Amino acid sequence: MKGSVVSEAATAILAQIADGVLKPGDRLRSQKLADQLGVSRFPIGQAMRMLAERGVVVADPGRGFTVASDAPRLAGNLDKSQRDHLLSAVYFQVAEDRLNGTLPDRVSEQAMRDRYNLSRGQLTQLLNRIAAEGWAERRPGYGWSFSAVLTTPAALEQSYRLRMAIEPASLLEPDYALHPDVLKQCWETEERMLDGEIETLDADLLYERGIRFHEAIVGASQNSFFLDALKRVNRIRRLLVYRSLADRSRYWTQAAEHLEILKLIESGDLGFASEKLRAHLEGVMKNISNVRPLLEAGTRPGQESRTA
Amino acid sequence: MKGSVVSEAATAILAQIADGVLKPGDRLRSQKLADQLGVSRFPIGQAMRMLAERGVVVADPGRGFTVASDAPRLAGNLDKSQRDHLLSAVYFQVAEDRLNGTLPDRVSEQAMRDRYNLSRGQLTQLLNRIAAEGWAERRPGYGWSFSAVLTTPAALEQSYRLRMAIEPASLLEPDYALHPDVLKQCWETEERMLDGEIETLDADLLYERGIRFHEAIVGASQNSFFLDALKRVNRIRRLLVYRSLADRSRYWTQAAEHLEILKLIESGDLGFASEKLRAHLEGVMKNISNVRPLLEAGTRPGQESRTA
DNA sequence: GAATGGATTTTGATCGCAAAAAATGCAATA
DNA sequence: TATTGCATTTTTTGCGATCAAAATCCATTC
Repeated sequence: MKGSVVSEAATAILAQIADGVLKPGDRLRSQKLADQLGVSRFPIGQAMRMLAERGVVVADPGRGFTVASDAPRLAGNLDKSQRDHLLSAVYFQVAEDRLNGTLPDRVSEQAMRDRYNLSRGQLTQLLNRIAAEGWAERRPGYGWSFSAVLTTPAALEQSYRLRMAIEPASLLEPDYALHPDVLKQCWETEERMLDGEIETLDADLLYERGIRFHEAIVGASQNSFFLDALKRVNRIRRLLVYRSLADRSRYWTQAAEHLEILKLIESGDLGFASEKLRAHLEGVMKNISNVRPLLEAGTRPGQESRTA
Repeated sequence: MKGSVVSEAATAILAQIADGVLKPGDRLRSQKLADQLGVSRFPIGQAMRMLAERGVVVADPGRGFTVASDAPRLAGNLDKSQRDHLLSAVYFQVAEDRLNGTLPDRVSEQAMRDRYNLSRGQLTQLLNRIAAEGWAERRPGYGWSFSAVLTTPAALEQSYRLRMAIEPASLLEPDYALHPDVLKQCWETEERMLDGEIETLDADLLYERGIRFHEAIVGASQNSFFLDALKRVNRIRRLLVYRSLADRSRYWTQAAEHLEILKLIESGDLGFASEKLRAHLEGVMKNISNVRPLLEAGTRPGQESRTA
């Protein structure tokens, strides 16, 4: 893994190929791509050279790079291999250990470093992230203490109640405006889900899709405080939900409801959309609550966690 | 300034003396104080020695320290001098510079270090804090970019609308329970305000009081997501409001409404309390909106900011 | 016997240098 | 003339050594 921007650029290019934005034979303009990603041309060039090695693009000395003929086939596979931000793995491990009760409430940095084999820099990054998400904080003096958020059984329901407070309200913001392109994209995603992706997609990706929908809806409120609050709760929620991800059946109802809400927004009936959204969230929450007793009954799935 | 725990301990002791919890002649048990603050006895001892030099406590070799006879008089003065967390000053300066438009949207870390004379560690601390609050983020590649939150004229109103979504909802949480002691303390604070503190108190402290009330109310929901979201928005709001702090008259109405809400909570009528709280927030927001045109008209108070 | 005062150990912060990564400028080229 | 390819410059990060601060332990004292 070279620099992070280089690999991000590579993933972005692959994504464009996979989505059909870039077709075989197209020339890759480094300046254009650089502008899109908000970086300079240099890492773009490196990324293209990297992709050339893997045969996704072909170098054409003096004229840059062009998309290879069998790129679309290759793009799909390579895309996934990029997803191992090594620090992220430790992050989920820590969350898991907290949920398990393996990791004590109070711990020194030294102990964390020994436990997870981290360098000082990595540890501070990790702890800063966790602190920013609100489930750990520095103690006066030494060490850190974890909050009870992750270990409280009711936490997941609580997160839904916050969402029920903010999401429907965001639709009633005075400047609410969902961009047609975004609406269209959301719509297509949901249709693809109903078209079969619900059964085939990776559980993580399925969760990601749900998040995206709700954040797109709230983002259109033009009020960044709403979006921030939602994003924040979602980050923590991700640590809580995965046990119930196995149940895919609920996604069918969900996708249908999502489409209904989009339709209402498109028609401009935001008040009704807001009510629907609230009902939708309430339904999902009830669904979760029903599963909860099972989850708490000690039938922990063990260690075949997401980090495996 | 010694270690931060030492000075914090000193401030805590001074506060206890000022509040009358500790009276002249009382012995200071180091273990007890250490437990209260969640630290070891060592920094407590250092703090006491520090206070002994200033004559607030007297050393009694072999038997520790006792509170000096004229301690209450001294405590009030010394308490204030502690309030210059140097990093905090820079933080407000940065916010001010953003509001002014002095600080560009895009800036490198190097430039920040030069501009504010910070060490590497200090700068990362500062930027992490700002990033956590959501008004700046790393750019891909180098440097940071500030979001428009602080410079958007409507931001303050937007923050109120988020509060209107979450605060009233928090009162309707199933496990809502405001501890009688907290209620009593809130009540007394508001009465003291009406008793004259509105006119005499420092503007910062006045703002702090308002925050405390609302966070106490929401905190009683037993749902940390609600409290987190509120705290977060309040931290940013602090950067936005101070221009309108000058107008003290609105605090009279506010305090009265606060008392009314407390009364409703005490009587157990949470539904009504929730409605009152919503109305209260709406009133405050309207009040702010009326002042806004004045603030935007270019009558900036200049640089006699809070960091002075 | 409980609490203190100080010595020892552990923990975390700071500083400087070296290396990596990205941005920028410039000549070459289709 | 727009675009690429490469060299140079700037910015940031990583790591090790050094230093300060806080926790812990133990002898001492009232």
